[in-house]
Amino acid sequence: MITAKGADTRNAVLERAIALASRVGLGGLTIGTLADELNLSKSGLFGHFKSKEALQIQVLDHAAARFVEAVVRPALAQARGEPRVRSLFHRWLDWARSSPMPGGCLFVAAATELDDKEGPVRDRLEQLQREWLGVIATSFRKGIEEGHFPENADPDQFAHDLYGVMLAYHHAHRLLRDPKAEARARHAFQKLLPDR
Amino acid sequence: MITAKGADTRNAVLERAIALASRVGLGGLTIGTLADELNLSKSGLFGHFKSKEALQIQVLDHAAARFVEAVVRPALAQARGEPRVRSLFHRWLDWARSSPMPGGCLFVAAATELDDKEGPVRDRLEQLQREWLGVIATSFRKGIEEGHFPENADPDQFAHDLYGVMLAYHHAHRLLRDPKAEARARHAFQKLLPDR
DNA sequence: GACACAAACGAACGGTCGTGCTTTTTTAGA
DNA sequence: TCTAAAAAAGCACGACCGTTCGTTTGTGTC
Repeated sequence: MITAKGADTRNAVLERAIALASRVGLGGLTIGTLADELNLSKSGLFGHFKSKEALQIQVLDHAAARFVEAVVRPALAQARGEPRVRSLFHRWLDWARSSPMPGGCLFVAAATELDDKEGPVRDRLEQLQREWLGVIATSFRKGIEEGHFPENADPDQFAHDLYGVMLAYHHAHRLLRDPKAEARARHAFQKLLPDR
Repeated sequence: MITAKGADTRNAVLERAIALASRVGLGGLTIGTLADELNLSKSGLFGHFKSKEALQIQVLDHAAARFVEAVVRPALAQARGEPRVRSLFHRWLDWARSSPMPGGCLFVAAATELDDKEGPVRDRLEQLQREWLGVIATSFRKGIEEGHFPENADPDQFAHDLYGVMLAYHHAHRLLRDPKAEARARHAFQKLLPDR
C-alpha cells in the first residue's frame, strides 16, 4: 500500500531539511530539530529514512532536482551559446538567494564540509558537482560551435573559472556582507566571457 | 608566576587544533578528540582555555599568525608591484597544501561554516578575512603606482577575483580531486593579471 | 625544606545526538 | 464497515558533547 500522505510528509521534511542544512550544513542537520520544526516526533520522522546518512543523501538529491528546475531547465529556453551561458550564470546567482536557501547555496556549504570525509554522502555530492560543471562546459562548448566564443577556448577551464566567480560571490555576500558582492560577481563574469 | 610549560602545551594544542579544524571545521573541533591526540585529559586541556569559544578564536588567531609568516612576510621580500602580487598568490596556494593543514585551508572551511552564525568567532574570522583582502588590494594598488597594472584597474575587484581563483582551486582540488586543479588556478591567475 | 601556584588529572553533571523497540493512530481499499 | 498496512508517537538506550569540581603532581621562590 502506497499512501499519498507518506510521500507528502517525506517531501515536506526534505524541503525543510534543505533550508536548515543551508544554514547549519549537512552534518549540522539534526533529526530532533527537524522534527520539532515540522511538529513531528523524532521517531516518526526517522521512520521515513532508515538512517541519517540516507536522509542527507536524499536532501542532496532533492536540492539537485530543485536546482535543475530553477536554473538548468529555464536556461534551456534561451538560445544556445552565449545567451544560454549568461542565463545559467544569472539564475545560478538567484538560486543562492532564493527563499528555500536562507543560508546560501547548500552545495557550497556541503562542498567544504564534506571534502575531507569519506562515504556515500561525499560521493553523491562529488558526482552532482561534476554533472553541474559538465553542464556549464557543454553549454560553453556549444557557444564555441555557434561562433560566440573563440575556437581555442577551454570549456572545462571556463566552467572551473565560473565556479570561482560564484564562490567569491558567496564569500563576499555571506561572510563579509559586502553590498557590492553581486556587482563584483557580474563584473567578474563579464571579464570571463571571452570576446570572439 | 608564568611557566614555560604552560605556554608550550597551549601552543601544541593550538597547532593540533589547526590541523584538526582544517578537516572537521571549527565547530567539529572536539575537546575530547583534541585531548586524546595530545595524550591530555579533557579537563587538563580545557583549563588552558576558559571555553570552547575562546579556543576557537585562539585557533583562528594562531592560524592567522602562521599565515602571515608563511605567506605575507616572505612576499614582502619581493619587489613591490607585480612580483609581490605573484608571490602572494603562489605562496597562498602552497599554504593550502602545507603540512599543518591536512584538510585544506582552515579559513576556507571556516568561512562557509560560520557565515550564517552570529557571535565573536564569526566576527573574528570576518575581520581576518577583511585584513587579508586588504593586503591583496594594497599590493595590487602599489602595482598600479609602479606602472605594472593599468591606472583604471580596481584593486578591490582584483582582490575579490583572486579570492575566487583560490576558492575554485580549493573546490577542484579537495572535493573533485582534480589533478589539473593547480594548473587551472595558475592559468586563471595569469588571465586575472591585467596587461599594462 | 616550606610555601604558593600552575598544570594536569579523574569522575561526574546535564544535555543532545542517532537509533532501536513497542504501541497507538491514521489511512486506503475490499 | 471492516481490515491490513502505513504513519506517527512514546520511550529508552548508549555514546559523546562542553563544562565543573575536587584532588594530585610538578615547579619555581623565599
